[in-house]
Parts: sequence; C-alpha cells; structure tokens
Amino acid sequence: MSDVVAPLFSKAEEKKEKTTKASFTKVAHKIYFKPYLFGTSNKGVSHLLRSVAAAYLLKGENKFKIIAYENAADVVEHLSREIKDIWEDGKLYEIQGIGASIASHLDEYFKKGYSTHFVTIFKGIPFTVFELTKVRSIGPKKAFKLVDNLKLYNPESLFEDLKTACLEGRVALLPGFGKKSEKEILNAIEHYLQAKDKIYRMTLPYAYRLAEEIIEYLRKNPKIKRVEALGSLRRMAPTIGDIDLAAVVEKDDFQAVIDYFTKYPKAVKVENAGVTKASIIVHPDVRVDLRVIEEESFGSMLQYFTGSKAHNIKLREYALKKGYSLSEYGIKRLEDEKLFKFSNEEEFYKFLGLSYIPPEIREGEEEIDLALRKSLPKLVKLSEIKGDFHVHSSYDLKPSHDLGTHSYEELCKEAMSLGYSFIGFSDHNPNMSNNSREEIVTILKERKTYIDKIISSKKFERIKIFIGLEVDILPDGSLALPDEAFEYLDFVIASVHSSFNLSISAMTKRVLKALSYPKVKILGHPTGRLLNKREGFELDWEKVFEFAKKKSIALEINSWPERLDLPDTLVKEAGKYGCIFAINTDAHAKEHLANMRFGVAMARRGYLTKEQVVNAWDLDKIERWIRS
DNA sequence: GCCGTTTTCGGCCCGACTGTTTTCAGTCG
Repeated sequence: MSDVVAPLFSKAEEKKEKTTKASFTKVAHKIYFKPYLFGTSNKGVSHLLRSVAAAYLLKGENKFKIIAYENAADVVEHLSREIKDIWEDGKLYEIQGIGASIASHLDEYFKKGYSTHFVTIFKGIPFTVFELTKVRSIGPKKAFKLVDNLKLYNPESLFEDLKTACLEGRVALLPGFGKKSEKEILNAIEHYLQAKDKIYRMTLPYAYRLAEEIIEYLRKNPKIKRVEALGSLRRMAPTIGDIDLAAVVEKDDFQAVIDYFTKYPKAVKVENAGVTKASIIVHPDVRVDLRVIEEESFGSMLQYFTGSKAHNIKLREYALKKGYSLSEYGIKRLEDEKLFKFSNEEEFYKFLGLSYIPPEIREGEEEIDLALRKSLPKLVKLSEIKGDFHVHSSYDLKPSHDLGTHSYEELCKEAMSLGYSFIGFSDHNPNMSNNSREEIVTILKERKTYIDKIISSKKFERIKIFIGLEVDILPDGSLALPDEAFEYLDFVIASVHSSFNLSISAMTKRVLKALSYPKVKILGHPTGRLLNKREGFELDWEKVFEFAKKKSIALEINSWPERLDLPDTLVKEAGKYGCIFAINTDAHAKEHLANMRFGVAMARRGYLTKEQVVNAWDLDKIERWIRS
C-alpha cells in the first residue's frame, strides 16, 4: 500500500466516528482512499456507484436513494461508450438514470480522483466490504457482517482470509450464518477468483447452439409442451451472458420437469431448484435458467422472461400508473385484485394500450413511449434483404488479408438459394508491399475480366453481380489501392485493419479522408471491434455520420459474429442522424452468408426500417446508388 | 436520488429461492 495518498478519514475523525455512529464503533481499522480507487472504466464506476448504494443500505438510508444509485450503476454498466469519454464530452448530464446529483459527484471523481460526498458516505465502512459484494451470494449486509466479525481489513489477502475462516468453521458460528452458507461462501469465492479476469460472454451463434442442445433435451420429455429460449438470446443482444428458457407444463408436472432439467447430462452443477424455476451450470461455466408455467400464462411469462430488466421495470411503472400490477403470471387490476392471464404476448401489450414491441428493442429506452403513441418503426426483416455486398471469394488477387474458401460461382449459387437478387464480391485489396502499382492494376483488370465472363455466361442470370473490393484505410487515411485500379470496380468498402490506437481526432480525420475517395460506398466494420478480444476505436461519430449522410455512404453493419459492427447503439444514433446502412456478412465461405440474420438483428436493435437499409432496397434503386 | 402527456411533488417493479429462522432477511434476476 505504498501508493496510498490520502486517508479516507483522519485519526481524529475516526475517533469521532466511533462515538457518533453506534453500529460502526466496533470497526477498528484504517481505510485509505487512493485517487481513482474504483478506476474510471464503466465496470469500475458501476462498482463505485453500487458501493455507494451498499454504504447507504448499511447506514439505513432511504431505500429509494439506494435504488437510485443501484439504477445508476446498472445504467453505467450497460453504457455502450466509456463513461469517461462521455464525461470528457460534457454529456454526463444527458445519461438517463443519472441525475444532477450523481453527475456532479462523478464529475468531481473524474476531475480529482475522489468525490468528497462519496468519501463521506464511505466513512466507517472498510473498503473490503465493497470488494466482498462482488462475490455471488454476498450482498452488503453479509459482507459487512463478515468483515466486521472476522476483521477482514486487508484488501490484499481478503479472499484468502475469508477462505481460511470458512475452512476453520468460524463463519458458521456467526449469527445469521450456518454450515450451509459457509460452504456456499467458500464455493462462491473459488468461483469469483476463477472468473475474475474472464470478461467472456458468448457470441450469439455460440449461445444459440448451446441453447438448442438443451432445448432438444427438454423436448424429449413428453410433459413439456413447448419450450423457448428467452432473455438476451431472444432480444438478440450482441453477446450473451446466460441462457434463459421457459417451458409450458401442466401444473401437476412442474416438479417432474424441474427434476428432469436438473438432471441434464452436461450440467456440472445445480445452482438452485425450486417449484417453478431452476438454474444449472453447464460446461464451460454457462448458467442456464428454466422457468415452468401453465399454458394460459405463457404470454406473460414470455414477456417477463424476455426482459430486459430495464424494459420490464419501465413497463411495470407505466402499468402501475394505469392501475395494474404486472408479473410473470399476468396483469393484476389493483382495484379488485383480478388477474388477467395471457397466452400470447401481443394480447399482453394490447391490454396495456401498447402496440407489440419486438424483443430486439426491449431495452428500456423509448420503446414504451413509442408503443403508446403507436409510432414504433416497422423494423427491417431478414426476408426483406435482397443481397450481400461484402463477400470474400477464393479468387487469388494476392490480398493483404485472408482469402475466402469458395469460388465466385459457388457463392452465386448460394446467394441464389437464399433468394437474393444481387451479390457484391468484396475481396481484400492486393497486398501493397508484395505487388507494384502496375501489378495491382493488372490484377484488378484481370479479375474484372474473369467476373465479366461469369456474368456474360448467363449461368447466374437471376442474380446481379457487383464487382467490389474491401480496401484497407492506411494510417494516413489514403486507400491501399492505386487510382488507376478504381475503374475496374463498381464500388469500394473502405475498412480500417491496422493502427487502431490513433487519437479520436486523428482516427476521424483518417476515416473521413478515406471516405472522400470516389466509388467508396460503404464504411466497413466502422469501430473495428472484436467481441471479447478488442475494443472498438472511438471516432467523432457526429462528424462521420454527417459526412456519410452527405455523400450517401452506407455504414456497414457487419454480421460476423465477433464483430456485429456497427454496434447496435451506434446504429440507433446514426439512424436518427439520417444515415443509410449496408448489412453485410463479411463471408469468407458460402455458409457464412447465413450470418445475415445477426446483422439484421443489430439493425433491428438500432430501430432501422427497410428504407434505411441499402440491401433491402429495390435492385434498380441499389444500382442507381452504386453509380451515383 | 430520479423523474414527469394525469406529478416540479410524490411517487418509486415483482416474485422466487435459500438458509436460518420459527416468520423472515438477504440476494438475485
């Protein structure tokens, strides 16, 4: 603790604390408050706010104040941008759920590394209490009891010390604890320590496959009439934390079905199992929840279990004002306690005077407002997609990046089987270091001749072929392609594939320069993110959106499961800005064309209609756009 | 402490599961 800068409270204050706050007088320890003790990442700030809520809870503060801080913590945790960047833009006050008070404290925290208000709230509570609350099944009250009774004041050895106490049976002796909770705490610490550095969340397709396997197992049980994947999977969130399932079962069979579920062969652990729900852990550490419900309430259950949590809370608040209380069992009219049940979701929303809200946008933003005014956008559908602009083939033009595995012909065939009316071949540009300018021009000329031959062969008459190229945006913003080569192309997708660490302004300048080239029609995977591997880079999005809109350049929604880029939240912003989009798969094999549905899901999550999506336009409109 | 198309005051989602209790508190989603 050599980098300790300022004590949380001085010796004199500590003494005073002991005489004034009865419940904390026993705490004999020193807490030190380092600047940025909680860090400035979204995760860190979220934990800071949650810690304030915990401190308030321990001190018996007004429970709605506590809820406000917990809510703010949730909001920060789920922000799509870093809160520190938002603060730097001076837009802290615009975040829904963070009001003037919390915003001013955070402003101070970002400026100075601490907030005097928070420091006051934390007084008398060891920092280790907040650390402990990160462990599953340990909340503020248990954490405080453990820290206080076992004198766990050293953050460095906190978890080891608590483990030792469990093993020595000292935890079970504490009031409110017993043998079982002691064992549970031991397990939970082990789990926490193992999972601590893992930020891993499943990609959508991975979670789908996993869910399918379990659903298949459940369907073998004749007592289960219907089973669905709900939660973030149904909302098509970019990454999935755990899998939520719901099953329709006769009431008498609830227990039997729960038992059957907990005996799933690949379950490594049964987390909990009650009468109506159970949770298991499946290799490799994925939590799967199952809820069982009778047919007549399945609509309410679908609604409840699809979430999101934020959507449900807002919906329940809205319903409450109308005199109704919502739950997974139905809608209860408060004046006479009558429960209305719903076997489908459409009726559920209709009863509340709302139009049906598609799962993809149930994120607790403006969707309930829009549904109330019957002005939800008609979201683009997979069936409206007429083609794919970003497909890599096995044609060898000595590219800078990887080739695809299938030929133009094979890809055309696959696209036709999907009912597409066009395909755009966008192989990577030839490598600039191994090929001279002249060679590159020749390579592209020959490629055009080759593709033109396929077109004139009339073998694929039903499908329009566009000759595109995915071209690297070099660090200085120029494109990795000689000017003379552009004439052999119908369109260019400009993408950043290197030098991700430029400043926001340099990166923005770089991208805008690249978009100024003729024939650039699409900005490829605009943030460069790789889920679980690499954060996307920041751009001055307003400038980029403005420029793209002016030049009718489509922002790509790349459907590659690890990209899903533009991210849904930026899709929404850009959509409001008036931008157009191209949903592409970035396929490197014909099977990858099927990933389109994930890109469409991101577009839907971004509130897009087919008018905003270039590849949902009529072919002649697409051709006019390409030529413009 | 947050929020607003019945509110700038007066509300604030709802229920299940577990363990430690003899009726409930804590935690979670």
